[in-house]
Amino acid sequence: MKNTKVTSTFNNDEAEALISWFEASKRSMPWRTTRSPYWIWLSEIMSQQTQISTVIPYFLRFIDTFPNIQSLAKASQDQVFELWAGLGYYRRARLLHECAQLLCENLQGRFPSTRKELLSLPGIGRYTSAAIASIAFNEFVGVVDGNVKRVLSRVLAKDLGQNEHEAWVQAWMDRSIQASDSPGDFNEAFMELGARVCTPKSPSCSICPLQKICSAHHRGQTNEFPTPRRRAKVRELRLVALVLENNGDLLISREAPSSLFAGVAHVPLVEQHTYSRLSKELKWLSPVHKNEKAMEHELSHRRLHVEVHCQKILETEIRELCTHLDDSTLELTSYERFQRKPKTTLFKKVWHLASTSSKSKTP
DNA sequence: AATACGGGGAT
DNA sequence: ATCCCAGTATT
Repeated sequence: MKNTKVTSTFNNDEAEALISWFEASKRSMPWRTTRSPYWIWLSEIMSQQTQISTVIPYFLRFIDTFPNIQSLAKASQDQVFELWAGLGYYRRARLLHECAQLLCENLQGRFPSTRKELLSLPGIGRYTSAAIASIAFNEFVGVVDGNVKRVLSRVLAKDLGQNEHEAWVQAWMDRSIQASDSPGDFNEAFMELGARVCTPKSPSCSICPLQKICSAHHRGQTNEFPTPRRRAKVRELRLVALVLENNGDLLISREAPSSLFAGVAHVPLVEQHTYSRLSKELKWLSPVHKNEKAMEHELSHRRLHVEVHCQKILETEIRELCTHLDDSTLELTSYERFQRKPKTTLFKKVWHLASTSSKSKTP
């Protein structure tokens, strides 16, 4: 009789057990020393689809450079991208910057305090709005992230991994969070449990504060929940990276095929068929030859085959290239300057390959 | 309801 | 290798 009861929602004892565990064993995170909406917001955006250990160094550099939302709003997009380079999902950085500017122009740099209002801001969706509202503003609204779905799937022995269960999980969390005194702690505790105890593989059920009420554990079925979601198919993309040098300067661009890298500076990247057309239209551009340096780069949804083409180029040729590529973002930057900047991981690999050529003269 | 969008940690 | 991470915006 107690079984069906505990599955419908958390009672005070269960919420208490979870939060006590959390208080005793939570990891230290820079943003856990504050309830500043700015800090919480930044940490949540950076943490989207990104493990906490990866986020921390980026967060510290960011907060050091932009200690408040006004300084972020005033920064150039380039400065923001530089601090984001390497973290991935670069659209997050653009939307973060837009959001900062929007709040500074319209609301004196203040965050709205309700989930509903937060949800309307750029880059802030269902999860992030609930996280900020609960942690920074004490609103009793549950978060639904990958951890919550996994933990709850196991506790209820119910398949909750699919998209259509999102609303159901949200409702369960919104109900259960009422059993807690602190919605922010409740949400963080749930996620922390998923990250540290109720892990995707080999969960540590023996130390789990929810062991007693966990249906999957009782049935010995922790590995059956949640059922894996189907994976995006990985498509191939064949690219040529143009490492073009003029008088010691390097040609860079902010465009890339398939909205890759969301405007972060790169050497020009063009699809192979585009390059073939280009090398016919532009006599000075040599065709890709067999022994061109090549590399591979994996994204979650793409396998990139990249040939790295190094060549010296004249200024008149750069103007031709702009026209034929229809790329108005091309510009020359000194090697010195660019070498030191943070780069996307793909760019680091391209750069390394270009620099270590036996015949190339680029350092 | 699907798909696009990075990069890396963990096993 | 494979899975998946404190998801969001856009088809």
